[in-house]
Amino acid sequence: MKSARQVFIEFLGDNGMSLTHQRRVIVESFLENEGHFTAEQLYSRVSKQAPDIGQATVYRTLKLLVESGLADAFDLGEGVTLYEHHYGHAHHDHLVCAQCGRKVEIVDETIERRQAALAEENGFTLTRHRMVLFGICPACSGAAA
Amino acid sequence: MKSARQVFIEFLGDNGMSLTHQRRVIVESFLENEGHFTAEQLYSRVSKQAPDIGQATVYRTLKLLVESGLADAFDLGEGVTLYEHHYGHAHHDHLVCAQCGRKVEIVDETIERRQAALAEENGFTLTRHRMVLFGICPACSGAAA
DNA sequence: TTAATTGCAAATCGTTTGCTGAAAG
DNA sequence: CTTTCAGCAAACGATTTGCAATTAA
Repeated sequence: MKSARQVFIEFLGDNGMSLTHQRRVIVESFLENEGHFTAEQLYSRVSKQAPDIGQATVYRTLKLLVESGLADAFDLGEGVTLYEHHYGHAHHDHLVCAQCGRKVEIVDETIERRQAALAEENGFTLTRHRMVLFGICPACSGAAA
Repeated sequence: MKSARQVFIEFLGDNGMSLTHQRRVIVESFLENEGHFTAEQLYSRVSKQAPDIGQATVYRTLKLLVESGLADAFDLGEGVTLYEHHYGHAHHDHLVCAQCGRKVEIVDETIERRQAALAEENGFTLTRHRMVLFGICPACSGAAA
């Protein structure tokens, strides 16, 4: 399997784009941090290593990361978009603590199958889905609210 | 069962709010139109009947409609929030055509059960969930794209 | 070279808010 | 009367964009 860096570089090449210093820094920062984060968070991490990289560049590169398949964006609703590693990661949905924001990745074959069936029953060709479960995590429900 | 209007009026009363002319117009416009719509769409419908109602008032009233239980808001992602009738309507999720935007309401007991189970397996107390399936509807896939 | 890219600041877009005059109870 | 509203326009926050200067190839 190709390395993530390799994938990104090929993606750039295939699209006549260049590997700039900024993109290198941003991609490295992205690859170093697993987990879920916002564009702002990535920007602030990048800023520490390279203060002159502007946030527009971070946004632009984040888009390239998604297009190249390295990253995945998911909309939590209420204007919050989170990014996570995608390359080499299996599909999953999220369970989010409504109180502390903790995120757990979940997958359920039964649900996936029923989703496909529901779409089909309505004559739709399913292209993608978004499912987020909100609840209170053990830590938050244990602590006296 | 109380009428939707009754519910709204009681909601206002219980919260020391008044039933203004504007609120009356907006609620009526809301009740007349089933289906999914954005805040902007409601505003434009209201504007036709009462041009001097401002959009801030529509936004504010829409929020009251949700709080009172008459309306339900759901986030389609990409910054799109849709509203629909909620009072007297059962829970459902949505199947959306990625091409023409057509929306079909869906429910699946199996999925609902699995969602609860998944939350429980992780020690979470499920409070709500959001599920949207995107696909191509029969009309759109039939027509030569 | 020469097209691609950056940083900056200004522009979006949907939604919210502060303020002041105006209705509701 | 006294409180809650409405309208307006300015404020927002996340993201995008135009542009002139800068780099990659």
